[in-house]
Amino acid sequence: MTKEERIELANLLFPNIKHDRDYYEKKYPKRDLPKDAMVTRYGPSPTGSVHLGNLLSAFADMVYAKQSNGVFYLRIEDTDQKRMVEGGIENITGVLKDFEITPTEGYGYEGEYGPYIQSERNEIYQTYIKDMIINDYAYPCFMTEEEIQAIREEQELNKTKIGIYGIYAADRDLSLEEVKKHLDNNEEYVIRLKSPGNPKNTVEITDCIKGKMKFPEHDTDSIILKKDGSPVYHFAHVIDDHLMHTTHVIRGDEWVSSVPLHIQLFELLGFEPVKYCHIAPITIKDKETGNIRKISKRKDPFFGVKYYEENGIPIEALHLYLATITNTNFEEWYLNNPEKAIEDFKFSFDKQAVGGTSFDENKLVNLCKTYFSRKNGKEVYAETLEWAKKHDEEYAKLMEDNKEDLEKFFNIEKEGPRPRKDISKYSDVKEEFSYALDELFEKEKYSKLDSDKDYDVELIEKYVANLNLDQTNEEWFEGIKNFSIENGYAANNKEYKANPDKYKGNVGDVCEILRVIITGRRNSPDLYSIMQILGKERINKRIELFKKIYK
RNA sequence: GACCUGUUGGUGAAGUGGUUUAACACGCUGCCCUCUCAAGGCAGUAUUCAUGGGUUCGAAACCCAUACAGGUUACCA
Repeated sequence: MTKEERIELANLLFPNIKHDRDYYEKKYPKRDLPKDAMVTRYGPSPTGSVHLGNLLSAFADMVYAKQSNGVFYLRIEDTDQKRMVEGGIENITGVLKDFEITPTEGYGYEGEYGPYIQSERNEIYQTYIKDMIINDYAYPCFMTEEEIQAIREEQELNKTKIGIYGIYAADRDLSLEEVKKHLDNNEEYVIRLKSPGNPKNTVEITDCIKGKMKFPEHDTDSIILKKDGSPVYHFAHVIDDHLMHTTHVIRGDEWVSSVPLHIQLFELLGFEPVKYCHIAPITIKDKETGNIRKISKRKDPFFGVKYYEENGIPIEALHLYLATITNTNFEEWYLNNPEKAIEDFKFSFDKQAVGGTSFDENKLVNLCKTYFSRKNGKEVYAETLEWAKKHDEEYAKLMEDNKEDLEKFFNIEKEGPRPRKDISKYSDVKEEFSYALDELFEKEKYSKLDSDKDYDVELIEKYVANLNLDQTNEEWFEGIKNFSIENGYAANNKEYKANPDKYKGNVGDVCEILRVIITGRRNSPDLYSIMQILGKERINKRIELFKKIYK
């Protein structure tokens, strides 16, 4: 076809496209940003629920944009209308909000580079396609699905590369007359790339995370515009990221093998290519097969994003975990800089794992514990209350009625250099501190007690009668030691072990009886702190309760 | 089949040719501290970096093969 014929063809195919490339290039000018600012984007497709992997890439997008004073925008990639899920878009924006991964621009946010939803951008895509046809970089293809299927089978048989390229690209050099004939027959068609590549040439790509990679040049006449007039991912990616001036495309590494196509499109369209950062998928070692596999929503509950909200895993703790996956040196930094926030850490692509990152539940739990250990009683109270309001109204009510007490309980052993590290999620708090609220404690009726020992209540009654709650911890312990000795218990374990027949037990045993009666369990945070908060009256009430149940 | 990528303890990993007898963290085990638990302290947990060759005075690091794993090869993203 001559250029004139191609122009005629382009107008025939896209009679409604009024603008040209220049119009859009001017409409979306270069962003006015500092020199090294990164422009990143999260481009989910509303085809299902959001999972941890999605969150991870969005988190990385956010973090890199933020620390370079750049832009992180949200773009909905809904070119496949068939796979759309109802409520999919709301789900995406909702999850981002819930997990505090906040775009600075994009769908549902402000921005000058929209529309940020691909289904509203067909006119733009088609403008560029039209231009490609004129430049002989694209052509309409009328092959039927059956024909393509047959080619595929033949290629599989011959063990050659699969796809429409070279001799298989039947419609590549159709004359204008032939195209018109197909069109007159009302045949459906797609637009394919007229790939100029030669697989004998290699292209070298430098990925920000994976480093240098070599590929044979892309030579397949890939479909770029589907028969319904919407673009295929690859094409939309190139157009959008150019027009929206993305600098770094951070995405899952299932895309690396498409990079040769993408850079070919960038070249053909005369765009400056983006930098690619392909992140490894989150994997897990399958317990049954022992193989490493991609994490799955069905098999791994923690992969679904709901898990975190329902179980009360703090958002910041999840951010912490995502940060440890994003940069392998983050964890050590965080441990060594207890007073710093995630924002203070300098993320870098070369500290990003190249291979698959395995999900480590233990590590998440530990991170959560560390997170809680760094929160004081007031903070734990406020955050837990907020969670409980959504997931356990009854507890929320109780919490509100006992604010001061709870803040004190949550603060026990929190202020020293080695803060308590026992809670890993909001949903733990209610059970862990059930002794803090009379209502819960009385309902519990010592059911948590995993011991069938006989506890000497009279001894405790005697002890509590003279209990002084205005002492220091050390004074208190001296006191209970003396009390123990007076009542036939050893002052410490060593003495007891030396002469087990001489004593009924040691101070530890006396404390255990006290602890059991007061908290309903054999393990608890510092006993004296608990007693001080409860006060004598409530302690006595608990002694009565214990007697009622066990006598 | 073809093309990419990866493979370091139970786990996440550091490591880019020479104080690496492999950092750090999680987990696990033991001991210590201690009124219990948590925390903390100490010690143990890979004589070896998937396997086999090669390059080198010297390799976990560089090269080649093999094995295994993951990804792509859609009018899905």
